[in-house]
Amino acid sequence: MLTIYNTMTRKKEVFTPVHPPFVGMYVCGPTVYDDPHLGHAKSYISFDVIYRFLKASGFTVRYVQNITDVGHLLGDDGEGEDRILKKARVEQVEPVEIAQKYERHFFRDMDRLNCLRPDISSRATGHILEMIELIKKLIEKGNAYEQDGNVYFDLSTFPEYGKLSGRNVDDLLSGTRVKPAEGKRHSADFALWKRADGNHLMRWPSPWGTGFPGWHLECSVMSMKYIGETIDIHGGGLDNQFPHHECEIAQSESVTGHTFVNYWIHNNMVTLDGQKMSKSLGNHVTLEELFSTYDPMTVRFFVLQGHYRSPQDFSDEALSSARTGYGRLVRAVAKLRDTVGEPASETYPDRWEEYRKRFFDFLDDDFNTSGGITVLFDLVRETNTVLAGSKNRDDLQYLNALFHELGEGILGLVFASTPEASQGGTLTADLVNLLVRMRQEAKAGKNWAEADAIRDHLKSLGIVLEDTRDGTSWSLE
RNA sequence: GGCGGCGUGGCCAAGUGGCUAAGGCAGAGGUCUGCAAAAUCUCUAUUCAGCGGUUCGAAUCCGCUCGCCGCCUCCA
Repeated sequence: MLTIYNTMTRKKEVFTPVHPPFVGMYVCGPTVYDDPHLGHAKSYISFDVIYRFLKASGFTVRYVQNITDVGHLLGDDGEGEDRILKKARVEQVEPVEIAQKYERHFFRDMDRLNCLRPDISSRATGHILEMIELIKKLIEKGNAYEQDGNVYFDLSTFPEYGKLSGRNVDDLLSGTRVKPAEGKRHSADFALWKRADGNHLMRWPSPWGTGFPGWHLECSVMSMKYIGETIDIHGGGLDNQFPHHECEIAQSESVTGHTFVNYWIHNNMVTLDGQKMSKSLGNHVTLEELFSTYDPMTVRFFVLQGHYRSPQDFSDEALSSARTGYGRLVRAVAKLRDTVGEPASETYPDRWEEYRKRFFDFLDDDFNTSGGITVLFDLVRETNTVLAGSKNRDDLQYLNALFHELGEGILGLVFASTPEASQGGTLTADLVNLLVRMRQEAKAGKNWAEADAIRDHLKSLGIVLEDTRDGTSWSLE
């Protein structure tokens, strides 16, 4: 039975969707104004496994993720600038070019991390009409007010504001040492619609004049449009808990009159060498940069060795030990597949079913991927033992199927490499095989110096030879 | 200042009331091997930041202290 830690109640709860077996899951997506970084990796890998595991548990899941291509201001005083606009000005291009460029980069990097694409990736700019409709309803209901072409949500109409993040709306309302920005009744009131001044490039007509939507509207609108008024799971980074998700709750529940989200899931943050990663500290690392040193699967494995709700520190030491550990996993599966080929069925005799059950028990407990990985390593040991001993074909096929179902299917790791990739093309393969044969002759003649020299030379080229009872095998490092 | 979280072996990291505190990396030793590599076996925390308390029993619950981190402005 799946239990999920619900940020709203601060407890693990048994997961029950509104309309089983259907599950609606909405996850806050990226603002596409810059390259994806380490934080995106942790967040979207975490939710990818949640998505995969829900499906593996028999649910029919609709996974919706937004692409924020408008609407995030830098300042709070109404004078702030949209990040995308700022970037567009710097790069001297249309805002939509910025959004689309970084959206492509986002998907490119997520694909490398083997994150499944959401069922719906919806862009904020494609839902301006729905946002305007929502604002109209909020005004009708008295939850929002217009002021000079701006529309604000009136926080005093939603006393529950703060229930997700443990904040008190009275404190927020009374914290008025800061003078409310132009036309706001309370400084904590947040914008639903902003007037577009002269040079603002992204603008749409509305009943309140030309403008653009506020920060938090898109998630309310798109989750309700594609999932429903009460969605099962809403996810995002912990940093979105306040104010973003509080505002979503206020808007949505004020309009519908019932619970917006049943299970709130927040992933914790990432640090780099123990420090917050930020551009101003100069320690900002994009995924593209990270992938030049660490394979995307190493990164994915590393992230899954931790828990989504724990903070995670990216350091060279941690990443490279993850690489070594993951290598052991990959080698075992590669040897397995050299022997048995494609995975068989996914029903297992008791001996192997036990591993599957243990894996599911771990993931059922608030997606304990770290525990799941220990099961994989137990299977590695079994695999190597069987390969070195009985070579029982049935067992090998069950092991192969388990790696496929649990490791690849649910954790989203990639074990298989094509022969071309692992052997660097046929010419390379032919040449190496030639050298291996020459070395065999040297070994047969007990010419150890020659044999070792060939091995050492190949090693320096990144080709590793291993002598086994069945002959010599080789692989690229 | 307000809100929230974390502190487990050399490093990373599960475990959140009760069998001998998972697993990965690193390290030591053994087996295998012409030697290596790989694999495998054994060993490496009487102890879970510290101090009190609750309990028959706590790493796990409560309080305090120390240290670290996040959010409170856009951020996954």
